[in-house]
Amino acid sequence: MGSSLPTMEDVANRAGVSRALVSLVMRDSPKVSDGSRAAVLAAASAIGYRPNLIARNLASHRTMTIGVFLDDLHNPYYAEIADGLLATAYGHGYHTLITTGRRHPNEQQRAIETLFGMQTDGLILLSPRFPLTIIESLAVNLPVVAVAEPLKSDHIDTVSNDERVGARLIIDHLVGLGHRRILHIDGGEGPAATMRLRAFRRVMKMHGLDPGPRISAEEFTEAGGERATDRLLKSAEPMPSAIFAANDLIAAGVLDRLDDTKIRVPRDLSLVGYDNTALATMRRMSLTTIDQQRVAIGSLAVETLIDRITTGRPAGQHHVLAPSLVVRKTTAAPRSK
Amino acid sequence: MGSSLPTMEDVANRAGVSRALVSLVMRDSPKVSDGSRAAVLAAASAIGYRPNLIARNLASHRTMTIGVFLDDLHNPYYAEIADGLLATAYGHGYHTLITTGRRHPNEQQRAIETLFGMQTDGLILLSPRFPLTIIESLAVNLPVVAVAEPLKSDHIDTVSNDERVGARLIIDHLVGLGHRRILHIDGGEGPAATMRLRAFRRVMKMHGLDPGPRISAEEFTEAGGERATDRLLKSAEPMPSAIFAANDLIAAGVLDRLDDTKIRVPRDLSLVGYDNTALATMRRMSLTTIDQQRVAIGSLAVETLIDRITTGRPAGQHHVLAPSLVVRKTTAAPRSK
DNA sequence: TTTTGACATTAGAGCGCTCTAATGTGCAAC
DNA sequence: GTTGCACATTAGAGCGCTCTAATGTCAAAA
Repeated sequence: MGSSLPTMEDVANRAGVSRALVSLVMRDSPKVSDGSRAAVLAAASAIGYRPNLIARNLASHRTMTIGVFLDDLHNPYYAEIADGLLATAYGHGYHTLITTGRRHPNEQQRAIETLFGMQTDGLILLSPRFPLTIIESLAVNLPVVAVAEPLKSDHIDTVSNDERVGARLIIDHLVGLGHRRILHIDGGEGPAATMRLRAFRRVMKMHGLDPGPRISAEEFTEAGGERATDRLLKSAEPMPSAIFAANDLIAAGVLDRLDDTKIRVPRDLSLVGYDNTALATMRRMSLTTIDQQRVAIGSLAVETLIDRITTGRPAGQHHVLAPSLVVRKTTAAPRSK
Repeated sequence: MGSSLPTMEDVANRAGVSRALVSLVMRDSPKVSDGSRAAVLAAASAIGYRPNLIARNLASHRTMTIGVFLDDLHNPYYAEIADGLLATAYGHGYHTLITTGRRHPNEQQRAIETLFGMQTDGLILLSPRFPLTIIESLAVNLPVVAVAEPLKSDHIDTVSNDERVGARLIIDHLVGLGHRRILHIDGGEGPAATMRLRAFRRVMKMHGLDPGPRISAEEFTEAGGERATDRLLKSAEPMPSAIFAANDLIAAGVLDRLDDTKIRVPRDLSLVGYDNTALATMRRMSLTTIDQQRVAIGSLAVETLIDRITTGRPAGQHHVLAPSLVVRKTTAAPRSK
C-alpha cells in the first residue's frame, strides 16, 4: 500500500551509522556501544521502523519460528494442546505460526506447504489427517514433531497419548461395573481414530470380550456422534450396555441423541468419552472420560522440536504419555444382567 | 537440516533452462511453452524442489498471505468465524497464517508483530484485546480489518455484530415473558464485552428498566461465569428473574453453578447466552441465545480485506451484521410477580 | 529475400536483511 | 612513541526469488 515502509537503510541514515550497526542493534547484540544503541533506537522509533522478518529470515536462514499445523479449530482438545505449545514456544523466544486445514485434505496440504514455504525452523503437526509418510520427505530437511501415533521413523519425532492405557482404563472401569456388551463408536478413518479403535479391540480381546460391530461417527464431532447413535438405534443389533465414544464431542452427540429417546444414561446405558474437555466437566454432562495430559503434550512437543532444531539430533524420539480416567456420572452398573 | 534445500538454480540447471523460466513455471505463467513447462516440472519434482516463499515474498512484495490474529483458541465462537474466513481466503487463493495471544497482552503484541514482520498482505484481527488505536499506526501501511466495534477510522475496516439489536432481541424477549429484574453478567474489560454491556444498559433504559448492579465474569469463559454466579449468590442483592450472560461459555458456567443450588432454570430463573455455539444447541443445555452470523462475519472480513488490498481503497468500511434470537429452553415466564 | 511481430526465453538488478572479514579507535603495556 | 589488543563499526557479498527490459526464434506478410 502507498509509500513503502522504512528500511534499515533509512534508520541508518537518520542515526548516522551503518546499516550493519542497525542490524546489530535490532538483534540486541552486546557488541554495540550504549551511545549508538540509543541513537539507533531513537531513529527507528522516530520513523516507525519495524524489521522485515522476511528479509531477515532469508538472510539468516533461521526464522525463530515454529509452524503449527492444526487439524480443526473447533475441537477444544487441540486448543489445550496448543496452549501448552504456544506458551512453551514463547518462553523459548520462538514465534509461532498456525495453519489449519479445516479437516479438508486439499486445504491441509496447502496449509502445510505454507508453513514449509515460510521456512519455519520446525513443524509441529497436531493430528494430521494424512499419512505421515507424506510428511517424511519434508522431515528430511526440516525437524518435524507429530502429535500422533508413534512411528518407526528417525526423521519425525512423535508425542502421543498411550491409547492402550486409555482403552484399558475405560474397559477395566466398565467391566468392573459389570458391563460386558461394550461398544466403541470410533472417529472415522483418521490416524488418531484408527489407533483408538485398535486399542479398544485389543483390550476387549484381553478381556475375552466381543468388540461387536463397527459403528463409526466418521469424524470427531457432535454431529458424528448423533449420526452414529441414530444408526445404532435403527440397527437390528442388540443395544450395548456401555458405549466408549472416541472423544467427548462424539459422546456429547450420543448423549444428545439419547436424550431424545427413553434411554437414560447411566441407568440404561453407560457412556464414556475421551479428552476431558470443558464439556465433560459440566454438571449437565458430567461425562466419565479419559484425561490426556494435553498441556504436557503441547510443551513436550515444542521441547522435542527445539531440541532437534538446536542439536540436529539424528535419531527419532517418541514420547508416549499415560492418560488417566476421570469417573463422573455417565457410568454405572448395568441395569439388568 | 543438514544439506540445504534445492533452489531454483538447481531446477534450472537440471532442466537446462534459465532461473527466470523456472520462476515463470512456478507461478503458472501462461507464457511458457508446454515443452519447457513439462521439463521444469519434471526436474523440480525429481529433486524435490519447493519454492521458498520467503524469498518470493521478498522479491515480489506480495505474499498472498493474510494474517489472522485470534484472541483465544478455546472460544468456539472464533473457530466458526475463522472457518468462514479461511474458506473464503482459500477460495481467493490466499494463504492464511494464524497467531494468537492466548489472552495475554504481551503475547498478543508479539503475535501481531510476527504477522506484521512476515509481511502479510493484510491483517484480520478477531476481537483484539488491546485498543485499536495501537493498531492504527500499522494500518497506515497495511490493510487491517478488525472484527470488533466499528470505529471512525479510515485506516481500519471493521465487521461487527449489531450489539444493539442483540441486546434488544434478548430484552424484548425477556420483557415479553414478563421479566423486569434482568441482570447482565458481562465479559470483563475487553472491547467486545464493553460494547455488549453498553448495549444492554441502553436497551434497559429504553424499556425504563433498572440495569442493576454490575456483575462481571471478567472473561468469556465458563470459569468466569461460575465465579460471577458465586458472587451473585453470596451478595445481598435480590436475585434477578433473568440473566443475560455475555456469551454462551459464561452462561454455561452460570448454569453449571446453579445446578449446584436449588435454583432451577428456567423455573426460577431465565438465562440467555450469546453466540449460539454448539454448547447452546445441545439438549442438555438447550440455551436460549443470540445467533451471530459467524461464518458471514468471517467471509465478509476477508472480502473487505482483499478489496482493500487490491483496490487500495482509502476510505474505511464498517459492516454491521444483525444477529437473531434463538429461543430454547432456558427462558420462560418468571415464577412469581 | 527482408520485415514484422507474436511468442518464448534470459540476463541482471534488486528486495531488506545478515554475516564475514576488514577497518577504525582508544588505551594499557612496554 | 610504538606495539598490541580489545572493542566498536563498516563494507560488501549474498540469501532465493521476481521483475523489467532485452534478446532469440520462427512463421506469416511484404
